[in-house]
This record gives sequence, C-alpha cells and structure tokens, in this order.
Amino acid sequence: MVSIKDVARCAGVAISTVSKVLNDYPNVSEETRERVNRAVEELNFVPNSVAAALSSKQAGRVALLVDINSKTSAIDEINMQHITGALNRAMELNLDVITLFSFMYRNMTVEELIRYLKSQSIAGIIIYGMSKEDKVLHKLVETQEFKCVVVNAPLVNKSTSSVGIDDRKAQYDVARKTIEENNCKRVLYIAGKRNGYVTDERLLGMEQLAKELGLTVLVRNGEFSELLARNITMKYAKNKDVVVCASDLMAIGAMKALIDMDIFRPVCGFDGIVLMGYVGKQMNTVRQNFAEVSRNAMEELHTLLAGGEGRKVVLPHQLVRMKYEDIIC
Amino acid sequence: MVSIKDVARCAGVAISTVSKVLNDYPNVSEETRERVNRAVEELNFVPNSVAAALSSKQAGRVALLVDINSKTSAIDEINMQHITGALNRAMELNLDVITLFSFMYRNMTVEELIRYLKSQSIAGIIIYGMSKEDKVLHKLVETQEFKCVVVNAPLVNKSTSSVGIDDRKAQYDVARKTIEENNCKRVLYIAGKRNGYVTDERLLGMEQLAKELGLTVLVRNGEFSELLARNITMKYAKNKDVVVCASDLMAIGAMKALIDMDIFRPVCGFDGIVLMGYVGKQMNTVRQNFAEVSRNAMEELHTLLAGGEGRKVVLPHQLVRMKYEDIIC
DNA sequence: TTGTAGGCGTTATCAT
DNA sequence: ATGATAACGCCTACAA
Repeated sequence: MVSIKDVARCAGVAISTVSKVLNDYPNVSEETRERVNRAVEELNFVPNSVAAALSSKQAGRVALLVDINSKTSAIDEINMQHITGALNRAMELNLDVITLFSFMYRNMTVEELIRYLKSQSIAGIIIYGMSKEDKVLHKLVETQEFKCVVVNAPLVNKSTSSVGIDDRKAQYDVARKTIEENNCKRVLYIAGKRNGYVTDERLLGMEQLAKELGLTVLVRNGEFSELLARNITMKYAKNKDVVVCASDLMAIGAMKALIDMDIFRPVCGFDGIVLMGYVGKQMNTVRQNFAEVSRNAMEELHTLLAGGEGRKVVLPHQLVRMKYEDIIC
Repeated sequence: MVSIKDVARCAGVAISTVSKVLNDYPNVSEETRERVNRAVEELNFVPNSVAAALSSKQAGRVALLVDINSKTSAIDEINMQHITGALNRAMELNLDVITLFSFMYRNMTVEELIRYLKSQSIAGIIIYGMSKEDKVLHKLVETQEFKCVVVNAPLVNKSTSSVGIDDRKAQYDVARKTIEENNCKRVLYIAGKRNGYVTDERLLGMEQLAKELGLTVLVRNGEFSELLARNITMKYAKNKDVVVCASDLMAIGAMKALIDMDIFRPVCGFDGIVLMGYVGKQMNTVRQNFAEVSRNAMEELHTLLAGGEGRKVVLPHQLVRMKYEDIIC
C-alpha cells in the first residue's frame, strides 16, 4: 500500500508537508504543493481514511440512522433514496459513511449509542424518520456530542440542523388542488402516526385549508398503515366527498377500499412513491425528492462539521399526478 | 473516550493483556481474563474499530457493492433487503461495513477501485447484482486481493464464494406449477438481461421443463424491464397459453398488458417482491428471501476472512402466490 | 516555509 | 502467563 510516506519520499519533502498539501493548509509554497501533487498522481496515492479518522478526532466519519420499523417494504423506496442521496454527496465530499438501521440500535441506551458511535470515530449523524417518541434519539441530539442533521423533524440547536420540505404547505397544496378539482365539501382526512412531527404539520395544513374553504373535516389516525387506511375508508368514506391521506401508502389503501366498495371518491396522497402508479387510478400527491433532500442533509452536515451552526433548511416540493405510464420503464 | 489503556489500568494489567482478552487469545489465565472483563463492564468500554482496522490489516472491515443501475425503484426492495440482511449479521459478527453503490465506482478502473478499497482498509467484499459484463468487478474478483462473496453469480475461487438460490431449479419449479395448474402447451418466456448469470440459469430451467413436458417455447429478452415485457406480451401472448417471466417486474408488465388486451393468460414471475400484490391478479412466483440470502453472504464472508476457502453456497427457495391481502399491513 | 516528533487506539512480536 | 514496545498511516503542535 502506498502511503503518505512514499509520497513524501517521492516528492522529496517531509511527511507533514504532504499532509498539509493534502488538507489544503496554508503556508505551503506553490512549488512544493505542485511537487507533492505530482507525486500523488504518479504513485496513485489515496489517503487512508481509517488512519485519518483515528488521527484527527474531527475527521469526516458520518453515520446514517435509518428508521426501518415498518414491515411495509414500499417504504424501502424512500429509505433507499435517502441512502443513495446521502452516499452520493458524501463521496463527493470525501466523507466516510456508515449506515445504521434502527434494529441495530433499538436496544441501546443513549450512553451506549454514543459510546458506539464514538468507538467508530463518528463525528456527524443524519437521522431519518424520527418521531416524537424516539427518546433515545432525542437525547442523542440534545447532548450535542455530535453534529446532527434531522430529516423531516423540526429539531434545531447549535449543532443540529433540520432538513425537509414544508409539510404544512405541501399538505395544504395537494389537498386544495384535489378538492377544487372535484368541488368537495366534506373531507375524510386520514392522518399519520399519532405524535409524529410530520403528522401534526400536515394536519395543520389540512385544518388551515378547511377553515379557508369552509370544509367539514373528519380526522382519523391511519398510523401510516395501508390496512388501517383501508378500514377507515370502508367505515367513513361513503358520506364524504374526498379522502385526503397523509401518505401515499394510506392513499393506496383508501383507493383500493373505494374500488372494492364500488364507489368513487377522489383520493390524494403524500410522498410520490412509485407504488402509486400501480393502483389503476390516478391520484394527486406531493412529490418529495428524497434523494435530493438527503443530499442536502449531507451537505448541511458537512457545513456543520466545518463549524457552521444548526439551522432549519426548507426544500421545495412538487405536486404531481402519478400514473402507470410514467412509472414503467 | 475510554480506551484500552483505561481498561488496562483499571484491571491492573498491561495493555497487551487486555487486547489478548478482547480478542480471545490463548495464554491468558482465567483470573486475569475475568478481571479484565469486569473492568470492561465497569468502564463500559467499547473497542475502537477504527484503530483496530488500522492496526491489524486483516481486520473486519467489509464493503457491500450494490448495483443500482435501474431506475425502477421496485428494485429498491431487493437492495434494501440485501443491505439490511448483511448489516444485521455484520453487527452480530462485529464487522464494520461500508456500502458502495454502483454509481460510486462506475467510473473507476480495477486499480482505482482496489486502491480505494485498500485505502478504506477493506478486507472483504460482498457483490450484489453482478452481470457477466462487469469487467471491473470480474477483474476485482480475479485478483483475489480481497475475500469476496458474490450473490447470485457463480464465481468461485480460493478466496471467493458464491451465494444464492438454485435459479435453474426455481424457474423450473414455478413454471411447472403454473403450467400444470392451467394445462398449457405454448409458452411465452420473457427472459432477463442478455448475458446475465441468472438469466441463463433460469432459461435453462425453462428449457429443461419444455423438453420434459413437450412444450413449445418462444423466448424473448425482456431485459428485466417492465415496459419491454409489456410490449413483448402485447406482441406475442395472444396465441400462447401462458407467460413465464424471469422476474416479477416483467410479470407485472405482462399481466398489465394482458389486462389491457382484455385476454386472460396465466403469468408467473420470479423474486417475490411486494409489488406483486398490487396488480390485482394473483401470480405464482419464486420467493427469494433476499435478507436471508444476504445474511448468509455475510456469514460466508466471515468464514472466508477467518481463512476458509471459497465455495458455492446454495440456499432454498419457495413457491408462493402473492395477493394483496397478504401484503397489506 | 519546512521538518521533527508525539500521539490517536489497537494489534502483534518479543522478551521476561 | 504477562508486559514492553514497535508498528499501522495520518494529523498537528512546535521547532528550525
């Protein structure tokens, strides 16, 4: 393995000089810098990130904490987009990434989790799918032992940023579009998981719209479950004009139920997952570009690691209509 | 951060002794071993895997190479299962994992890829979704610079194992079941990607069945594309009795086409992805437990790293019928 | 501007 | 059976 030592010898300089060049330190003459870079090229040197991580405690090792509780593998699409988006940017930024799924840290206390992360020389974390009830993760963020970026949850402190779309506005937008297209008055709103951040935000969006348009809204908790949404629809949809769902999966459950009940009601969802194209009926939904959101999360973590302060980053969303022809390829 | 040094001091022994205990070396008295373990408990010590990786070149860092070319995010389910299965076992085995998606190494030469992996202190690799045309990956395996496990491709050498189901038999089984249930004679077989390992194996299974049952088979390459399968079905299915597909995605494309053509033909798929439950018609398919396969791959890599020799590991498959009621939750 | 040297937390090779 | 001690590859004061 070609190491920094070889580069130093080849360039005729000291190891530390090479290190300085590699890490863009000042106080290196242009000439030496060039000589070192030539040596790097020539020897095809790639810095050993493990050694770097060990040596400098503030190095670029980052962990992805991915929630994976649901058995519904439609969610896989979202997680996968999250992971690829993050890894993509991480590679460009030269950050080392390890991925942790919730089942891997479910049984840990905060202390254990912190120790584990430190034992891995982790400096920054991105958290996906965090709910209000994740005590451990909340404490983790609060300790500020690591730089954190929380995706789709409004947690911000000095070393923690939040990244995501404006859930309230998005829910407002998609519901408004669907309701106006179909001239509805009575709404069945199937909300997400009780105590979820996005659940509450989206509900607020729906309520605001209801007030503005003078709608009557029946709210039921679907827990992001397709089956529950199905059952709720069976029970309440008949004397409603529209079913607004806080997730695509629930929208699919609702739509399938309506088909089985042999009545038509417009349904709209939230997320823009591919599965929406397979239901047979087109639905409005909010397209979140999960990969892009995650890229931004990684970017934000990077600036945090570079000394930036935590803040709230809001990304744009898009209203779309998912149909089979657009999905297939 | 509590280090091995602290443990040593706390237990009143030398650092090297602690290391021996931690790594289950012989030549440590039962008493010292206990004392050390108590200290570990007391201090909540977690070994720093980064330092370990740096120190011992044969350490437990492992890379997952995941193919991600297809835009079809139904594949996400498979990749996700692969990743979770592998990570799950890796955590139990105390192996450090980094995940690489194909877009991250697509533009690298073998040498670059090897250097990169070495710079990460990687000792073992699991490769998912490898095709015959992946020159770089083939060379990578051939160099034997790393211990490798290839999932669903028959590559074996001294330091390379292959893990997967028996594709030939599985294709034979599922096609046979479907054909006998419906008493068919004329088969439209939509194969996978030209030059794919599994494609060829599955085709062989189909051909063997055709010979045994005296079937006529029209073979077309669907490239694992839902759209292509759809078009092929439109064109050829009319005067066939059954459509056998080498993947679920293609089976879905075929089935949707048949529905649009308003004719009925039995269709069978291959993989057992959740999406199969959303098509409206039940289909036979081969259920591969991707997470389990991947767990086994990690297990195999572990034994390889421990000095085992490469071999072929064949895992069981299962015939299932996917319907919506079973999928939803 | 450049080089020297100590340290990051482990592992592994020797003595003892 | 146990303990010094030298790597591993890199970073970073500090010295020159």
